[in-house]
Amino acid sequence: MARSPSATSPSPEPKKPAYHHGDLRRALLDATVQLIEEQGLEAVSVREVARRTGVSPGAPFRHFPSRTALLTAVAEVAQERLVQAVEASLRNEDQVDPLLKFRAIGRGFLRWAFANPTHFQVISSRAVIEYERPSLRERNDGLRGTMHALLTQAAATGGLRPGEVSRHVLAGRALVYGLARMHIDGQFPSWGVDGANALDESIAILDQFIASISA
Amino acid sequence: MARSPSATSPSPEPKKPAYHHGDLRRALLDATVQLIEEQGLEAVSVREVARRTGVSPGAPFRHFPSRTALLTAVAEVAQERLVQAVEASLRNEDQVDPLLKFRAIGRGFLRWAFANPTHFQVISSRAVIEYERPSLRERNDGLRGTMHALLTQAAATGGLRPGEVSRHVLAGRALVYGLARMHIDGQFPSWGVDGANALDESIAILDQFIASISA
DNA sequence: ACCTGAACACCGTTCAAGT
DNA sequence: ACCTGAACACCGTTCAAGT
Repeated sequence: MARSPSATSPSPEPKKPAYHHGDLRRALLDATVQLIEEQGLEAVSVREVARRTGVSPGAPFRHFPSRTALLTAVAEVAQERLVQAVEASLRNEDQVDPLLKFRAIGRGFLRWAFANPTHFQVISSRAVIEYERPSLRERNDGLRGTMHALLTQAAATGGLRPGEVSRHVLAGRALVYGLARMHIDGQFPSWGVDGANALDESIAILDQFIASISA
Repeated sequence: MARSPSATSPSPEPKKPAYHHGDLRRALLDATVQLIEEQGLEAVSVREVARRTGVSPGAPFRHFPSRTALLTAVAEVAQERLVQAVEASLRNEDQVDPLLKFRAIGRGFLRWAFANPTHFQVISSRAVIEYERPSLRERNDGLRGTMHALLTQAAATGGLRPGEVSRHVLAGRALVYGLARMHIDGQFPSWGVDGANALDESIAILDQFIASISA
């Protein structure tokens, strides 16, 4: 299982530092993601990540002040991907009906969360993201603004049922968040939905919700 | 900090075992709940629980085979309380309209979850409840059946918007679950809702959802 | 029958010392 | 500037030995 990378380096010049070097930070991040994917969030230990990256137990602390900070960094990467997936889903919606665009956002969220359960778990596990990076904040606020604008537009053209627009927005968000969490918490089976159908069923539920708030 | 309980027992007969004795299991459960309430779920260690109960590090393992099993036991107690709170909320609803009864279930869920965030967190943290106790299963299924029956009744009397009843049920459940999780995950502030108003706002969102699915 | 206390193999984190 | 490796104070879990 153990390899000695120095066995095949005859040149005595600067050749020895082969891989633990330039971008240890990224290597640590990659190893963490892989470890989460293999064994789950709880299995992540700084020492194991260091081991997989081939560095000493203390090395990661040069790049992340704590285990939590390491996971926060992973969560930021994941959240960025989620937002991008949602934005892409919105762009790919060719309908102009604002409610259908709103639905495309929700569908994008659900698809990404179900396709990347471990990443979604990291994102939504509290106390892991403690300080909010402004860039992410901005992006998130942007998406929220888009959702609000879409429903406001729907309301203006008489396509939305009565009620506070911001509450409709939050209901939609809570609905998809709840569905995604129920999935990673393994709750669908006890609600009569086979795990394999969970995504399709969730999308159907979202669609029915959209239909419900349509005038 | 340390106490010696044997100092004040002159009788040589069965009097010495003063407190770590009869129901250590319950004492451990209580100490765990208290620890969670004080320091959060992550701070729970078997050793600390043992320390607080005044027993040796290995003692808890006579009653719970693992740390996870200990937390599972706590989760079961919490889930039982949640179900009871929801059932009480339903009983206290004096309206006969099935949709209002359905709403009372959701409100009961929200109120309990917001009033007992740490307990709710334990319940909804995956991999903590691994084996399902039949009694809880039954109760949960019972509640699900009640929700389904209420919406079926509403549909029969023409009070429900078109759509699959079971999907309306699941939407309602996912909505309140999502709202409760957003709360304990601290997400309301970034959605423009002050933490102090989170419960009232959540109830308002639920009410609006109920109104949306009303015919 | 139930608990103690030592033991084992881990962990997060720090910090001098090395290159 | 970045990493090593020893050290410290924890942890979950096991198990002989005590009562």
